[in-house]
Amino acid sequence: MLKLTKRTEYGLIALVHLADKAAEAPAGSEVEVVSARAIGDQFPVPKRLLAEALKALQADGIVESTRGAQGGYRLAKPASEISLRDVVGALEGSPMLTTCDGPANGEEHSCEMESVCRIKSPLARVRMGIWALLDGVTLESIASRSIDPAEFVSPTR
Amino acid sequence: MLKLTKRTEYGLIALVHLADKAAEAPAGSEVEVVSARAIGDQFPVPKRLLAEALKALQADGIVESTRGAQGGYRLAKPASEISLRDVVGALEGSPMLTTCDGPANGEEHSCEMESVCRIKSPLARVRMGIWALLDGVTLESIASRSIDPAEFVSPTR
DNA sequence: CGAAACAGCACTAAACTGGTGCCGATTAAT
DNA sequence: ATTAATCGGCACCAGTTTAGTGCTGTTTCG
Repeated sequence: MLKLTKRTEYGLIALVHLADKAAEAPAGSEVEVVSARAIGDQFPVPKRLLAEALKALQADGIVESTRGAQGGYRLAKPASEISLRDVVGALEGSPMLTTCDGPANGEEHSCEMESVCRIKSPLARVRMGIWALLDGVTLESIASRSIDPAEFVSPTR
Repeated sequence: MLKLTKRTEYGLIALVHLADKAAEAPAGSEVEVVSARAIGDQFPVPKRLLAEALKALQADGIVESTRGAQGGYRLAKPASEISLRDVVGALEGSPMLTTCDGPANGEEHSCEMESVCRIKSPLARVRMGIWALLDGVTLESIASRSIDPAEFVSPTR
């Protein structure tokens, strides 16, 4: 299925919120951290899963966390430098389109059909196209209400 | 998960094979049908699932079938007029990216957050981008060994 | 008629998803 | 120092999806 998981959905919601916080902070000042609870209180989503998503985002260096009371999360990078590709990669891994569409690197698992298989390479290209698409959408562009349609012109050159 | 199912994988393999048959047929002549068994014999895939995929493709008018002995399948349209979007749509439906990313049409299920949700519209755009990407890849381009990289420039205008 | 081949339904086992529980580690505030 | 807030990690459960198979019916060629 060409579908994103709830984890990703919740993670994105949280990230947009954090991007807002970062944007409204006075220039040069430290951005305040926001707790998972605080974010969860603002949206009708299972707070626990939202927290899970934030943990995953932290593990991938997309947000940074402060532990302890008054702790919380904030973006680890400017929103303009966080792409949907990063987010999706952190929250659902970097799956192939099919088991056949393996990594370009040699061996690993690769397809048992190898020589017979004609769809591997085309699918690999499609996968790269999708990632390039996701790569072109930044958190900043999602957070800002007005979206520049130009982002959706594929950057595959 | 941003992944295609096996059904789709097998369907694609079958379609490439059928596209080959169509291509090698003398111009103007009827294209011979190929049975699911015959296709399955050439690839190390569960023949039954491959047959399932072909049935689904038939239901969606992508291939046409001849029943009875000596029956089989052939492309219902020229390979150049069958896009990956058609194929994926036939074999996995047309899912949204998230439950939030609903159809543009009013109501249906739409998201419970509605007003609060900031990611719906951006995700809808991404979804359209992906479909546009798939739309730009034809079965013909997959079947032919040399692939024109230009197909991967998004057709979103 | 009989065999080949598509068509439809139903079923199982494994994997994945959504969601939750529990507890430990860390830190600010009192 | 104690407490409470908060992140972090592990593990669990139920529902859905996916992969794969079985069976039966129907159509058509020979």
